[in-house]
Amino acid sequence: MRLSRKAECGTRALLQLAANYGKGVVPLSDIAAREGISVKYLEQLMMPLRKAGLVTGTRGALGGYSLKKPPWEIRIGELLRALEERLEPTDCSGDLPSCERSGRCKARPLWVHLSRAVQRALDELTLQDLLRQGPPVSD
Amino acid sequence: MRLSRKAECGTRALLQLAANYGKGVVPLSDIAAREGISVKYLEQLMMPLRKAGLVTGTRGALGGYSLKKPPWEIRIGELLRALEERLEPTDCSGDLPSCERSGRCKARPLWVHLSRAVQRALDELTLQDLLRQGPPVSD
DNA sequence: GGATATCCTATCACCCAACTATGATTTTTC
DNA sequence: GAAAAATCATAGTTGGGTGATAGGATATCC
Repeated sequence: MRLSRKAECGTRALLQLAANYGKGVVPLSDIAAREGISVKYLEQLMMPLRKAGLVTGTRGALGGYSLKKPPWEIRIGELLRALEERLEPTDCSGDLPSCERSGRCKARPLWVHLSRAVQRALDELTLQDLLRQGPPVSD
Repeated sequence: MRLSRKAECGTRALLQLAANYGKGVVPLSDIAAREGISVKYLEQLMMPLRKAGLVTGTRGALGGYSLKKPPWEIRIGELLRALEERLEPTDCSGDLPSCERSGRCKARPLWVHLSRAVQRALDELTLQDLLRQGPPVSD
């Protein structure tokens, strides 16, 4: 039940962009220095985020990345679904049955239940929420 | 954010034992046949479950496994924590800081929040709940 | 004693996540 | 216009963990 390092680093990178929202672009070299992640690796994380419409990159000198939407409109679930291709706990977490056993499988409802709990936990938070430290709805 | 196959198969195996609770032991060969999992693999799943005090194995002919506690007293979180050594989404999900960045890390509260959501989702269900099909608190 | 089952340890094989490397393209500065 | 700075794209490598098998030791029933 581990989150990939891709998801972890991608989130941290986006938080850096969020902290700079409205103040221009941030080059990956800055984020790399602050977070201790290689530029090359960051580039790979930005690709799916760009395709998901969460960030825009401006090329050339003085270029960099910036959020495409304000931090309070970007849900954590949104960015993690872009970074983590398989966010569900198992293959049997979806609404429609996936394996031939699903009819009589007593465990399937559990995977669905767990998956929903995760989605809910991630979608109730935005980047903005994390910026002002401490999860707002922390039990 | 995938659950290991170990956790998945282990849960299905325990559900078989739960279905037979109070009616004697179940040999792994039975579970193997019903769930399509090899006996040798099941053996490995039973080891941590036994150490966690969830099942007992009786050796010899007519032997097999049985639950050590009634199904309504075994929480899913309990068994998954036994099967999955690292159930937390990241290394930074615990209450005490793990990495040197944790002080200023804006992402850390997120991992804690997510971890708690998962634990809660798993601990609010018992094997018994799964036996009578359909998660009880499925929003 | 033979059959059946759990218990225990070792080992293999493979997949994939985590990077690194290389290069192309675009834009700004001087 | 050249050099530098940055994103964009893809290919390749490698280590570790997971899934699974193998073989045997131990215990129990008939």
